[in-house]
Amino acid sequence: MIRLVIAEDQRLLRQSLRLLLDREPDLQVVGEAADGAEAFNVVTAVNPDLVLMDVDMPRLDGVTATKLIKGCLPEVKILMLSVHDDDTRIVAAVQAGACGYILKDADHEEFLRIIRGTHRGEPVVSAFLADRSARRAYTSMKQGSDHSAGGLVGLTDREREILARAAAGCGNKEIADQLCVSADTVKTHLHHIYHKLGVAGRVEAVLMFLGAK
Amino acid sequence: MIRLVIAEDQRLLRQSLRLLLDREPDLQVVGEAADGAEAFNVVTAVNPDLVLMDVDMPRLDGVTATKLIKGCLPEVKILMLSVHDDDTRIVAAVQAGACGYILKDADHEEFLRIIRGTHRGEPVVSAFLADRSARRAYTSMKQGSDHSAGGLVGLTDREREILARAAAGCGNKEIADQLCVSADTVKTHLHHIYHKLGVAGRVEAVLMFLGAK
DNA sequence: TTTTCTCTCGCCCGTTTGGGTGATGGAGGG
DNA sequence: CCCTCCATCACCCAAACGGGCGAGAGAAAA
Repeated sequence: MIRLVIAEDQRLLRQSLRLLLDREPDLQVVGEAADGAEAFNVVTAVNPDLVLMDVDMPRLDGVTATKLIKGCLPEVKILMLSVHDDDTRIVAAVQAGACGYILKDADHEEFLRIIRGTHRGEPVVSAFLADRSARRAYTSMKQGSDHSAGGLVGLTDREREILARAAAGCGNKEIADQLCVSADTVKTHLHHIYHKLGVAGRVEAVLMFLGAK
Repeated sequence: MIRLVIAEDQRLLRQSLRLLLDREPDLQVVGEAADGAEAFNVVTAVNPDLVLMDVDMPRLDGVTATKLIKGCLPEVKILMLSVHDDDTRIVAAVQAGACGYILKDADHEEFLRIIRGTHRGEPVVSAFLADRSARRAYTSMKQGSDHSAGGLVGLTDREREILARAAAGCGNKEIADQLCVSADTVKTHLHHIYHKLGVAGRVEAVLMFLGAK
């Protein structure tokens, strides 16, 4: 059973997708989100196997949401949804940790095939390789999955998890509740994070987290 | 006289560029920066006509730095420097407000030609149009320069200016000093910004600023 | 075993931020 | 002239944040 979260701002498409997916016996939609911030909250709450993430969403775009989620839950597979097959944000999303993408005008069978394939760990290619720059991003993705690397080397998993939540706009108390620890613990972790990153405060650390290539 | 700032982390290249540019009678290098954060500080301090911004820099990447700078000083022209002509970050940079780009292996004459052309307001194309997705990004750039639009509609210029500095990691006091106003004024502006954007606090506002498409 | 690392938690204190309210002066439009 | 918008500043108060300190439990490595 594949547990899914749908992050898509267009209500009609989102609900249609839910219908389509819930019809399949091996698929189960366990959450929906209408923007990137909500997607982050829902995904970190229900910890699904796979996320369908629209690239283009209000408040927080799909690429940034992907970064945040992968910072917390590296195991979650994320498939981007996009209208254009040459949407450069798809490449950015892959660099941020997305596993592949689905075109919004894709066929139903193609759609389900990609979801199941991604869940099995198969990389999604198709027209993805048509674009030269995309191919480069793809190959660099296959070897060295250093999504959480970059300027973030030296941080422990726990620290990355906390930084990702801070980058999502959460306050210390909020983070503490989500991780079921005390607010003081969160403060201590952030304290260490600032030292390791060599930054002055919260916003700078968030910048580094989001900008880490 | 074109007043330039060079933002490039490789010291050798940065200083070579300075030599090359200062040799020209109509060009004047008025500042250098070794990373994105420094670039932001230098540019907002000296207010140059044009910025040469490396895409790939530590601490804060060129694309984000471009966003921050354009948020404060929309008039500044920014030329991206990149190694690869299919660097997808160039497209992101253009969407963030960059005027064009120069390849690092470009010819000296080509280099100067692009700088002067950009300063005159000519859009830089060249191999830029080779890529299909890039062309799309380019055309969408020509019409509707909504760099500061997106989720930021409704903010005044002053508010955008302050938000950009907050997004750069500055504290309220720091912002106040930079803009020569009181810290209370900065607080009031941020207060309005939070209301207009419908966010809870600083980090969320910064997210919206950086993510605004 | 001892050391080290990580995560956890608590306390102190001062600074910063956020929220609310109110007020002034200037620019601009009706 | 009046009204609105904008930027500016002030004051209050509660909450959050940052820095520094110490310390225990557990796991892993030396």
